Order: sequence, then structure tokens, then C-alpha cells
Amino acid sequence: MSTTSTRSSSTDSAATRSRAERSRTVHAGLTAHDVVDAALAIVERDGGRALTMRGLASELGVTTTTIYWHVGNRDELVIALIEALAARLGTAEVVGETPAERVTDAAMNIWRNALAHRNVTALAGQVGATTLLELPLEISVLAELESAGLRGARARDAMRAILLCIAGFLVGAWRSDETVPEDLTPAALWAGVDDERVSAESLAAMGEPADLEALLAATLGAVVVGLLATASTKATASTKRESPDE
Amino acid sequence: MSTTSTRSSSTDSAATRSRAERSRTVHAGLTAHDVVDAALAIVERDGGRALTMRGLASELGVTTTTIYWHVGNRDELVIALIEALAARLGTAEVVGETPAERVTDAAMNIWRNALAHRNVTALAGQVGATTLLELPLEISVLAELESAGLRGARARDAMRAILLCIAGFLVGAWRSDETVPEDLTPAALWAGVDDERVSAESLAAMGEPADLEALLAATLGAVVVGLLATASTKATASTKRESPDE
DNA sequence: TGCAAGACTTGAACATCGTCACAGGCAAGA
DNA sequence: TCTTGCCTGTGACGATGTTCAAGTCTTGCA
Repeated sequence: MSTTSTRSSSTDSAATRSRAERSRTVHAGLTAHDVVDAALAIVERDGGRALTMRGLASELGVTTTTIYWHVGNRDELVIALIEALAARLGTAEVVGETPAERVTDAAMNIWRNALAHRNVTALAGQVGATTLLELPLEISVLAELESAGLRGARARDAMRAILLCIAGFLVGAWRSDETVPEDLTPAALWAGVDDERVSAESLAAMGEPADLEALLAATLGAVVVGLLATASTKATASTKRESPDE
Repeated sequence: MSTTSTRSSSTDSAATRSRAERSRTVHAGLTAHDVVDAALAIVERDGGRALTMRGLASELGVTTTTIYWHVGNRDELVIALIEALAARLGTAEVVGETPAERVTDAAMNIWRNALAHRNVTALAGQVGATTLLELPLEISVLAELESAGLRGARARDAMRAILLCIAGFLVGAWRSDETVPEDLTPAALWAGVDDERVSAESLAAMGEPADLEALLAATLGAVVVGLLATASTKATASTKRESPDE
């Protein structure tokens, strides 16, 4: 990060000093913005676990104390990092004909955004700050829900159901590259199941990978349809046929 | 190891320290089972983060090296701990009249079990070994799905959609006691939203807590109904779009 | 019974992590 | 020149997972 330090010509005198070889306290001209930027780059490149104070400091060419001076804490750094990404993220456009389609599409925007910035999103999830990262996208979901006729507590419940479904699918999408001991992966476990209640055909299918994006779209579609139905008709949802399109 | 000179009296100077007073190398008679049991107790009591090798060792009255001798690794210890809990967990009974109700109830069994052992479940989720912990319950869900008429790839997709929804709701249930900086909690963020597309009524509702259990039941009901519907009638749902339109 | 082989345990370290107290260096205003 | 406020380095503390060499105890076998 070249912060274009305005003065750089008078450093020759410091170089002639004998102690210059050991203590070159050259002001790096860092700002908190630079630190957060570098931290964000590290996380997006190598994941949240690679964000270590010493590593960040050495990448910036300073010591850890400098980092602590600019951004107080590691937790605060993570929050600032998430805020920085959230600020640079624009809201995506929502497409779709029917209200249900538009709600689903607005929700899928969150999914796509999370996949595009998976490392930061995962980090935000670990510290419980996903809303901080996705608030604009969540607002657009809520707006579509209102356009679909939901309001107040019903809209809130629908929002939460949608967001939690997405969170679950994200967990599934990230579970792939987790540190699972190879013989304890879900596929391996299902391969060892021998139960008379389930057919071999289904058992074999459990080992195959899934298209999570398509599955999420279908799931959200069902959830949205179900939620919109319970909103239009006061009747509680319990085992009833669904095909409520107008 | 240590195949060289079991008794070297020459270099005894190193052993001149009076170890008679403190040589309590009493064999604790530990087994790997005991270690895993103690670790499981710690996790269930104080959470996965409280499971530290030194803490576990001191709780057992031994040194960390002893722990490492019995269970090789911390990761292996966590896996063993999850397996131990899974082994002692029995399968729950599934109730319900219609196939959809039974599927939903089988799925809710996973939710209830996860809440009952939240610390271990959260730990399993972090290492990607939830299937290891809940396999019997997942099998019962799959069995109910087959009873409802789903098989093969369809049953697999339904399984995954259900499990991922549950995972998401668990994330939401655990987010409560996360280390969120108080002013960045979702409720606080929503309180600061001022958008013309959403009504104040819905905005205010976003700050209120939710009954996640009831919401999950409703969501799963909608998902199951939707999945069963697409299975019974080969044709894709009426106004659903199958082709990828962006 | 004697004794070697192995099972178990220990003390002391290594490396890494977040964090901080202290001591400064640097530029600008008095 | 000196003081003041911003910025940086040195070096440490405590906690974490992990390992090594060396011990002690038990047990099977001659």
C-alpha cells in the first residue's frame, strides 16, 4: 500500500546515524484505513484464520504495536473489515415476475454475495455479524416481502426463515473444504449405513454431491410459497395442499 | 525409543535433585475412555472452547503428555468425544399422522437433540462432523421420506434441504450468546434502518425476538410439502421456472 | 522369582497466538 | 530550542497445541 508520504527526502540524515541500522523508526504513514484494507485483503485471499496480527504487521512492514495503535483490537479489526466490505458492496438488482419469484431472487442475491466473498462472510458468521455485512441485501428482501403482502411480524418471520435457510446452505457449502478426517465425511458415513428402513438406492444417492444452489432455490421457493399462503389465508399451515398461485 | 543404556550411573549428576520428595509418578490408571469422558463432560458443561489440553489434564490430575498418549490429538479427541455422545444417544420416536407430518417430526427430532446437546453439536459443526453425531436421526428422516414416496436422488435432495435448514436455524439459535458488540447486533442494526421501501411496522418487528422452534416447524412443513409435491407429480410445479433465468 | 519389554507418566521445552507496558523517534507549534 | 502529540519499535506476559527425552510402573515370560 503506497500511501504517498509527502516527505521522503530528509531521511538521508537518519541513515548516516550509527543507530540507524538498528532503530529505523521511519513513520510508515499508515492510516487505520490502510490497516483495514490490508486485513481485508488477507482474509479474502487466505481466510479468516490467516488473519494474524503479526502476519498483518509484517505484510505492512510494521510491528504489531502499530496495528494495535491504529485499530484497537483484533475483534475491532474484524468488525472494521466487515464494515469496509459492506460499504464497498452495492445492492444487487432484483428480478422476477411474480412476488414469490422476486422474494426468492432477492434472497438468492444474499447467497450469491456470500459465495462471492466467502471468506469474509464466514468470518462474519463466526463473530455473529452477518447482518452487518448483508444489511442492504436483507433490506431488499424485506421490501420484496412487503410488496408480496407481508407486513409486521409475518414479514419478520418470513425474513428470518429465509435468512436462516440461507445460513444453513452456506454452512453446507463451506463444509466441503473443512478439515474432516476423510473417513468421517458424510458420504463415507452414509456408505456404511445398513438399515432395512431405507432403500439401497437412496443410500447410494446420499454419497453423491449436490447442487446446493439449485437446491436452495427450490427450498426458498417452497418456503416463500408456504409463507405467502399462510399470510393470505389466516388458517394455520398444517398438512394442506399447496398450489396457491393466485 | 530410549533403547540406549537404560541405567547409566555415570551421568547421574543430572538426577541429583531430590526427586524422592516429589516423585509421584503414580499411574493414574487412565484409559482413553476416561479421557474422552472427561473431555465430553467439559464440553457439555462449558462449551467447546473450554476444552483445553491443559485444563483437561489438570481436571484428570495428570499432565498434558498423558492426554496426548491416550488420544493422539485434540482433533482426534474431539472426534472421539462426538462419537462417544453419538453412541450413548438413542433414536427418538417419530410421531405424526400424514407422511408430511412424520417427516417434519423426524426432522424436528434432530433440532431437539441438537438443542439438548448444544455445546457438543456446535463443536461438531465447527469441525464438520455433524453427520457423525446425528446419523441415526438422519436415517430416520430418510426412512420417513421413503415412506412418503421419495427415493434416490429426490430423497437425497429432500434430506439435504431439511438438514441444511435445521443447520441454519441452529446457527440462529446459537447466535444469541455470541460475542456481538452490543451496538452491532441485528436488532440494533435494523433499528437504524430508514428505507422508504419498507414500512416502519415491519422494521419495528425486526427488532423483536423470534420463536425459532415454531418458525422452524413451519418452515420445514413448507419445505416438505413443496418437496413432496414436486415428487408426486412428475411435472414441475405450475408456475415455477426451471430454466436458469437471471 | 528375576527381568526385560512394554505401558504409562512426567518435566521441560518449542512455536504460535493476542495483547500490552515502556521507551523512544518524528514532525510541528511555542 | 523545547514541548507536545502522533506514530513506531523492543520486549515481554500468558495462553494455546504439541513434542522429546527420560523417567516409573506393570506385566508376561523364562
